[in-house]
Amino acid sequence: MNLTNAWNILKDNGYKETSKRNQILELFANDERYLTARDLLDVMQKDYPSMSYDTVYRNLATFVSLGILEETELSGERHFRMQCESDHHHHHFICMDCGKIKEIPVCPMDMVGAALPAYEIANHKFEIYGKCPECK
Amino acid sequence: MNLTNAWNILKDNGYKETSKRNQILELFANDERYLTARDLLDVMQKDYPSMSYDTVYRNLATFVSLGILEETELSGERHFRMQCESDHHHHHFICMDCGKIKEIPVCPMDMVGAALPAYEIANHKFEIYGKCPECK
DNA sequence: TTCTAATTAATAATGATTACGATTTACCTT
DNA sequence: AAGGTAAATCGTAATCATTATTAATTAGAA
Repeated sequence: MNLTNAWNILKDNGYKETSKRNQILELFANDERYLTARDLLDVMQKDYPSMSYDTVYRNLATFVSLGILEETELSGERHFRMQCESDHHHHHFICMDCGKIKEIPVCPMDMVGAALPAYEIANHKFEIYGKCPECK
Repeated sequence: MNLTNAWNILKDNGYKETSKRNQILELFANDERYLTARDLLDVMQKDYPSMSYDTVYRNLATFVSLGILEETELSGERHFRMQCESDHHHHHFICMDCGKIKEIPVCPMDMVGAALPAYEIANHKFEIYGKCPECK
């Protein structure tokens, strides 16, 4: 996902182009790590000192609902990052030191679906945590 | 994990036997679902109206650190349940309706470890969410 | 029974997230 | 280009889960 794609999606869904929105998206486009709402606000307030949490959270929710950002829970806090480009379903290794992620091309559901015949599977979560080669 | 096991672990680690602790453990022993701190407090306060959050959270932390309870994050809240009896590593299907869980005997890490040679893997999370046969 | 450290109660503080009325802004229409 | 309108934002307060603090209580040992 890049800036152009993101704006196309936003425009298609009737969202207006604002400088705040654009800067939030730029931050995500230039950072492969997961960021918290506070991370965002801290950076944004350098350019927009009056930026409020409401704006941050509202836009994060919008972006996630449109598939522009993806979200996960790390140590009790919601973290966000740009949705991956990959067209195939995949999961993530997350470095607990630098926060960088690596795509894991396999999905355990391939094996598991058959083991739960009578169950209705809505979604699943698979994440690996540790240290990337650079941080090790 | 049952009450007797739990108390053995607690005693071995020098924790005292209190009626609150016992009732918390009884609640978990009789409920296979994941419970929040608030769930616990609501039930406990029927017998101990003055029960405080401090007591709930402190004991939950103790139980988790001793391996008596296991913990997961569901829709932004910490949830707890009795540690499974199973001696082999496994994961869970969680019913989003009734909260019941089912053990999934396979672990995706078997396949994945080799795909991340230079990475130091600390831990992982794999959970499946949906509806169990009864709730479907 | 008495003593002492562990445990708990009562309450306040913290931190993340959500909510809301007032104001401002993007952008459509004229 | 000016005006209108709904969306977006600000400023701030409320809410919710969780953690911290201090004083009082209690379990278990001496």
